[in-house]
Amino acid sequence: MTLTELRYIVALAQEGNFSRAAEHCSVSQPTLSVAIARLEDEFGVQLFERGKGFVSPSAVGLKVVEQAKLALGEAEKVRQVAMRGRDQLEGPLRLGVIHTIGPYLLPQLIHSLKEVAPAMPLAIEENMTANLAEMLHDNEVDVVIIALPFDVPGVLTRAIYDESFKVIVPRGHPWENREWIAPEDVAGDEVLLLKAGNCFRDQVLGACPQVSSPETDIRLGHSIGTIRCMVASGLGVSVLPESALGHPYSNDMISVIPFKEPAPARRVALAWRPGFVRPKAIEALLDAVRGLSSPAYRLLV
Amino acid sequence: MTLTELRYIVALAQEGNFSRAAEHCSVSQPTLSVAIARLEDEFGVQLFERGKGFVSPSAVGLKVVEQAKLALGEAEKVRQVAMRGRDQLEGPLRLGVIHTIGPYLLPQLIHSLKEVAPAMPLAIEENMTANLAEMLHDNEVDVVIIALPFDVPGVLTRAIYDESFKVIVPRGHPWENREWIAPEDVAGDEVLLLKAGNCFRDQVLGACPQVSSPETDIRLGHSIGTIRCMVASGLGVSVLPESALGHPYSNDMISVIPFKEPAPARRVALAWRPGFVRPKAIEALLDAVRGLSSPAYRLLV
DNA sequence: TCTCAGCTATAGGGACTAACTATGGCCGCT
DNA sequence: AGCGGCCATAGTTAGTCCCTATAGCTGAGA
Repeated sequence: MTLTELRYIVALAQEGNFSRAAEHCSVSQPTLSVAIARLEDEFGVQLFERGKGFVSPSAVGLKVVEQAKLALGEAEKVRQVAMRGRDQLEGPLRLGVIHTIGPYLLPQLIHSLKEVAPAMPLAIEENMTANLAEMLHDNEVDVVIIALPFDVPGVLTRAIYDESFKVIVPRGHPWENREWIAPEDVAGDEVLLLKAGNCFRDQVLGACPQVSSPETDIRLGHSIGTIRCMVASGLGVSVLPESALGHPYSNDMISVIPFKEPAPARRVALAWRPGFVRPKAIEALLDAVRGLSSPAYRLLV
Repeated sequence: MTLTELRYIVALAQEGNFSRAAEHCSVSQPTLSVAIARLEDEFGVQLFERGKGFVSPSAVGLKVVEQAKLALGEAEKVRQVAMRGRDQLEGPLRLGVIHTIGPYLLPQLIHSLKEVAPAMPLAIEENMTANLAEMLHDNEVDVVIIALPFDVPGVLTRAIYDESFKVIVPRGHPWENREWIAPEDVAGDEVLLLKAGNCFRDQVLGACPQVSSPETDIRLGHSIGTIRCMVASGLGVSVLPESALGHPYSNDMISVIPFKEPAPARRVALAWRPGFVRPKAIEALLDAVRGLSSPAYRLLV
C-alpha cells in the first residue's frame, strides 16, 4: 500500500471510470488499472466492481476509499507542517545564558530581537558556564551566551562584545574619590567574590592577582545583585562587569571607579553546535546584538 | 514523500540513532540515511540534527514526526478496514424483489438468512421487474429476486423455486366446491388482474388465455393484497401464486381451488451482475432458500 | 449484421529508484 | 596509536512503476 495507490482509488471512486481517473492522476489508464488490481490483490478484497457501463466501489471499497481520504489528508498535513517550519526564524529558540549576563543583557536583547525575528521567542535557561556547555552538548539548548574562553570541543563560537570591569566601593570608602584603580590595588580579603563555579569570579581572580580567595562564605555572593547589596552595606569592595552596574549607575550607596587603562574586560560570545539546524536563528541573534544601544557593550559584530 | 519515508523518520525519532532505527525498520543503515536526506531535501527543511553522540529531531522535525505518526495511523486503518471487509458475508446486501414475492417470501427468507449470514442485513427494494432490471444494471441493487423469464443481457440468474398458481373465488361462488379448475375455465371479465407492469399479471394472462384484459380500472388491483380483498368482497375471481395465499389459507371470505394438473406455475430466480464482488453473498442467499420450510415453495436448489 | 467507439485488461519494454554492500571520515575511548 | 561506533557516500543490482501498443468486450448505430 502506497500513498499513490490510495490517491488512485480515491480518484477512481470519484470519477467512476478508469480512463478519467487516470487522467485526473496524470498517469496512463493501464498504470491506474494495474495499481488498483495490485492493491486489491494485496488486501485480498475486491474494492471496485467493474460493470458494463460503470465502475463503482463495492461495500468494502466505499469504506476503504473514505478511510483513504482521511489518510491522504493526514499525509498532506505532514508536508504542510514541514513547509510551515521552513522559516528558521519561526518557533522558540532555546537560549542558555550565564548568571552574570542574563539579567543585564537579555531585557535589551529580547527587545532588539523582537524587531529582527518577531516569531522567534526565547526559551531562556540561566546557569553556569560548565552546565551550559553540557546542556549545549546534550541538545537541551540551541545557543548559549557565555564569556570567553569557552573551550568546548565541537562547538562554534562567535564573539559579540567586550565589556570592561569596574570597581565598586561603598560610599565613604577611602577609594571613593580616586580617578582610577590599578588591578594590583584590588587585594586583600575585603574583596567580595561570587561563589565558585561562576566564570566571572575566575575572571576577576585572573585580572586582579592580589585578590585572595576568602576563607569564609561571608564574603561570597550568589549573584551580582547580592554582591552589590553587600558592597552597599559596607561589607567590602568588588569588581563588576560594566553592564551590571545599572544605568546610570543609579545606586547612591555605592561608588563606581574605573580601572586604570588598559582595564580588565571580558569578551562575551555566542556558542552553538556546528550541526544546529537553524543557522539563520544565529544570524538573527547577531543582528539583535547589533541593535543594542547601551554604551556598556563594545560591539564586535 | 512516501509512507516508508514517514515510517523512517518516526523510527529515527524514537531510536535517536540511525543504525538502530534502520534495524527497527529492517533495512540497512545507508538506506535509512539517504531516505531521511531525501525527505529533508524534498521538504527543504532539516528534520534532524546530527550531533556528536546523538540524533535528535529539530523543532520542525518534532512536529513533522508527530504528524507523520497520525498519517501512518490513518494509513494503517485503511488496511484494517479492507481486511475487515474481506468477509463477504459482512455488510448489507442490497436486494431487489418484485411486489408479488416480497411480502410473502421475505419474512421467512430473512429469518432463514439470519442463520446463514447473521452479519449481512438486507436492504430491500420492492419494485416491478423492469425497474429492478434497470436498478440491477445501474448498480443500485446487488441481487434481485424475480420470476423467470428474466432476459436481461449480461446478468446471471439461478432458479430457486417453483410455485403453482391457484384460483381464488368468493364464498358462495359457483366454483366454490369444484375439485379443480382448468386454465381455460378462467375467462371473461370477472377475472381480477394486477395493473399493467406487474409480471405476475402477464403470467396469469399467459397461463389463462381466455382471460380478457378488463377495459376499466375497476377490475385492476395494485397489489395481491388488494386483489384478495376485492375477491372477498365479491367483485370477481382471480389467480394467485401459492405463496400469496396466506397460511393456512386463512381468509374465510374466499375459497382456494387448485388448477387442473399440470397447474400453471411460475419459476422464481435470483439474478445478479456477473461482476458482483460478493459471490459468497449469493451462496448465502441460496443457502437461506434451502432453509425455507413452507410447502408453497418447490425448491430447485 | 457489421462496424465503430468506448472502456478495461494484458503484454512488453524502459527508466527510475530504492535497496544492498563496501568504504571513508569523524569522534571518543582505551 | 589503535579501535569501535556512528553517519555519509559511492557504486551496483533488483525491483517496480509507468509507458505504449494491443487485445477483448460491449453497446450503439448504419
